Amino acid sequence: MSTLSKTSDEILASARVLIMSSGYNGFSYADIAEVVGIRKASIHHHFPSKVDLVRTLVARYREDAQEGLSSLERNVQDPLEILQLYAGHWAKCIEDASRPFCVCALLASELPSLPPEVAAEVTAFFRFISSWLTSVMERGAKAGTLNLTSTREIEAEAFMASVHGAMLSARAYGRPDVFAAVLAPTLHRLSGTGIQ
Amino acid sequence: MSTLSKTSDEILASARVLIMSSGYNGFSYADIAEVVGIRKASIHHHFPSKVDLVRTLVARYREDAQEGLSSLERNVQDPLEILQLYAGHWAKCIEDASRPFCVCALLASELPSLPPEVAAEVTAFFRFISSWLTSVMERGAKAGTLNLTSTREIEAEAFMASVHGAMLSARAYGRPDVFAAVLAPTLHRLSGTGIQ
DNA sequence: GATGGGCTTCCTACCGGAAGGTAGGTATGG
DNA sequence: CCATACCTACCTTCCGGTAGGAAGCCCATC
Repeated sequence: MSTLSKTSDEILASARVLIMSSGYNGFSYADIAEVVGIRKASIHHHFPSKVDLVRTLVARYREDAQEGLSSLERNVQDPLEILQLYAGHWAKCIEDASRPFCVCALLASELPSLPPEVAAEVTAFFRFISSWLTSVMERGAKAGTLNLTSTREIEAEAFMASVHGAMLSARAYGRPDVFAAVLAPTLHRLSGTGIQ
Repeated sequence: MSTLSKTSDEILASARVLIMSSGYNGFSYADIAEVVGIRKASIHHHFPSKVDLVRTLVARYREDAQEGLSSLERNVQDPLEILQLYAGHWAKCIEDASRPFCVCALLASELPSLPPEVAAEVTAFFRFISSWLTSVMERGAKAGTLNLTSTREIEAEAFMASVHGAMLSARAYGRPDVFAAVLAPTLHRLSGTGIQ
């Protein structure tokens, strides 16, 4: 939770972009150095090793997500609307290519080859999103505004899986619009409308 | 479609295992050489470059899938049962760790950094699975045995996304059983039972 | 039926470059 | 004065890939 220097932030930001496109083994200190405009060795001053860098990056990524979702919940009460806005957020990020993929979804696919410290952070991220979605499902079920057919936990996992799978398809086809198209029926079903 | 030598097959098989766990940038010729029991340079005799190797591997992967799904359709007619068996096949592969992840799903996540030839094969694989699932949905809709709420195409994409997302979650948690758990409600919904 | 191409398969040895990381120095600013 | 931030220069290891040769095998020719 410590405040890092401006350069550290730039290093993390460029690493995030690079990881989002190629994963852990797909970027190097040299790549970051070129983007940030400093020398390769200088990065080691801020992050002694690649593991340090990515562990910090993923931890921050989770903190940012926690903050973002908290603020979302402060502004919106309806569980269905929360899910729609969550999906819409990703749809926008993918469509404008600002965040074309979830860092942790990409890292999770490479999990067996990740350094254990990084792998642990990735697992923690999944657990966080899952438990947050579970709480949203819980509220929706109690309020009767969400149409659930399984336990809250499973519905949460299924929703998360749809989001990640939709990202993957959008990337595989090179068609950002696929994300929203794939998520539409899921949201439609959760809304309860259109089911005879 | 050519028949390759025994050594070529072993190279492809070990590369497949390595890619399934770490992706394109996560394995090297040295890794394969160690598994197969030949020298690194000998691999270049069978596959001049890494791109050749992986392009061949993915093309074969798609051919194998085509064969497997054809044989599945020869033995089973009911669309719902086909989807259940498809999901069950993956559940088994993940659970016994024989094929813990789809090669093309992993490569798709790294798509922006893949050599174009490999990327094209990965996209082709997605298109193939998608169009196959679409045809299954089509038949299920016509026969009235599948409960669809969107177009066949979108239902197919959504199903594929669920499968890929479920794989990812199973890997992220290190819990193979998550795959089947996440897919259960989707299959349940498609079966039409349990919806009031 | 030996002989010698020619092909396949694998080898040793090597290349240039990129990887992550280290050592040690120099500005700068509180 | 000293910590921070960044530098040049260098290290080892690994990467994908190449050169050139040795062994085995098929098979046509003398």
